[in-house]
Amino acid sequence: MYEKKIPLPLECGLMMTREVLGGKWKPNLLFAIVEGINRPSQLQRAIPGATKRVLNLQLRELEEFGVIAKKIYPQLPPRVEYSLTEVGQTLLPILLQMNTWGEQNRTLIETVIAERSKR
Amino acid sequence: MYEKKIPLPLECGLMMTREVLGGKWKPNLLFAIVEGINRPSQLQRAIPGATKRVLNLQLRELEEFGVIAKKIYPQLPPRVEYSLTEVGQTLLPILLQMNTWGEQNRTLIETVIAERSKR
DNA sequence: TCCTAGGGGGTAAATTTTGTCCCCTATGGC
DNA sequence: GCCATAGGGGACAAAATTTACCCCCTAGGA
Repeated sequence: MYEKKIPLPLECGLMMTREVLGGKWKPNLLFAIVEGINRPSQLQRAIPGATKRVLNLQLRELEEFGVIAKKIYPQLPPRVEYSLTEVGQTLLPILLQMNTWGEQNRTLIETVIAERSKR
Repeated sequence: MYEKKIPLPLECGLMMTREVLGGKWKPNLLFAIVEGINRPSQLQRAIPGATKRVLNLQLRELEEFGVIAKKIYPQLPPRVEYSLTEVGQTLLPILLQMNTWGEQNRTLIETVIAERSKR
């Protein structure tokens, strides 16, 4: 894990949540897990933009924060399944709202990004 | 502005919202603006962890996405006021939920961060 | 003249996050 | 032996972001 050198300003709840959901793929991971895509190889296929390396790192962080639980079946070949914990469940409303907001403002955002890349 | 080299995967709404709210201080800026702390110098005082440089950069991005509006009063010394646009208002529920969630899970998160820094 | 408030910005460094590449265990099929 | 799947991980490089450190402007007051 990377050791932070700048202490986090965590007075406010926003920063807390940012700390948990901050990774690039974490929201998607949580979303996927809720939908039943809960094994590492499935997640890799479901989120093709990310390397398994990064997904593993982010999954581990989510696990550290107690947002997801990892169940390892002692088999060969190994089988691993993630699931949302109770705490993780409480994040769902936020994720759903974020998803909805993003969809509703898709046109706006894509336009801005397109403009930006022109310069 | 920084020019991204890796294209953003924006299929899903989550990524869109991430793009808008992604900056380290953006949620705090929006929160502060809603509370009436809407002039650059006030914001700098309200968010002491960030340089005015960074705040300016992030404010500009928020403005680009049409989330806040910048009003410049043609005076000397100059006076600038930010306000949420209608689109920006629609982000408030998300921010409030994030804030609430963070507060409710403060103990958990602080514990995890403390553990992490021990290693 | 110097300091303050109020606004802004450029450049380079530091920090943090992602990505690339390679390797390991074990089983089973060809 | 070679490939595939299922899981894992480390070293290092690159990209992205944030910060540090300077600088600019105007006007007013001591």
